Amino acid sequence: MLGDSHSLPLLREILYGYRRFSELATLTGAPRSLLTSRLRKLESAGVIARRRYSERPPRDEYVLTDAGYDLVPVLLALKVWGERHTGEHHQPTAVFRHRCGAELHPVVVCEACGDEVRPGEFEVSGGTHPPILRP
Amino acid sequence: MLGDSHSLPLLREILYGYRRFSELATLTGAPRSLLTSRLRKLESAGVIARRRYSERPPRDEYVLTDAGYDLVPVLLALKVWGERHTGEHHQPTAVFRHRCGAELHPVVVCEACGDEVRPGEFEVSGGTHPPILRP
DNA sequence: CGCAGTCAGTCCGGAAGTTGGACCTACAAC
DNA sequence: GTTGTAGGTCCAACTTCCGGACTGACTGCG
Repeated sequence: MLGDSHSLPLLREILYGYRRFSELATLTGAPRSLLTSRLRKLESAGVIARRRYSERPPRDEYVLTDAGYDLVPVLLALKVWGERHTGEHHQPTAVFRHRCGAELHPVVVCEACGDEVRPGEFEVSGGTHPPILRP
Repeated sequence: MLGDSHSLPLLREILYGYRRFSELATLTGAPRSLLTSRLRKLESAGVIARRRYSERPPRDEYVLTDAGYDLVPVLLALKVWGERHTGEHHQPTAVFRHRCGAELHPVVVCEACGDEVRPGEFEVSGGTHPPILRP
């Protein structure tokens, strides 16, 4: 779902609160035809919803569903990675503010012990790997 | 970097510990030619490294770099999402065990207050959005 | 030695996905 | 009635992807 070109940037912009077709077109740089098909695909995947906000003229907007909001940890983790590992500090990045009042710096922790999950501090086992089937 | 087809599954398998070309080929299902170019791309992005483990015959293996391990939170967050939101419980998924002994259930928390970051409990501001430039 | 098998690829032609520009419908403003 | 905006669709070029065949450098077996 996220492995398609433009899907990740598209979701990011929607998370940032942009919800209009033409905003998303210019922000992502995706051709409008592709944007249409990505929006439809994400909609049928259940992560965004299309809402008609004007009947006449007919106007639609796109917002995250609850399942879409659940992708926030993924996007935040990716944001953290990007800021740490790419020299391209893409302009003033968005600032996330948590309800606690502080600027939101997301950290991935182990639920059991509460410690941050760092490289090498965990083991992967099992990992039976389904062959990937594409329809 | 992750928006290319097969990149995410590929990184997952490498995280699971598979490091040989032909393993990765069958696990991801990607054609070998594509796999080659993805591995090269990820290598030049600095998330994986190619190591020669045999001179004769020449054999290479692929492992995560430190920057690659820093992607673990992203992959873990995605794993959590997938398990919660897709009916396809893809066979026995891999089990991650944290050094604390418990099975690793990753949670994204706010660094300041330590609370889990949930939908609607934060605000995005700023979000100046560079137009995406593709070379 | 000769033959089979494995590993890490490359090569190639057809299929699929992407791109940007033109075009369309439905309005609103002047 | 002309211009502008929003949300698209259509299409022909272009790029990527696919899967199967092929290669080179070995190892193992009898």
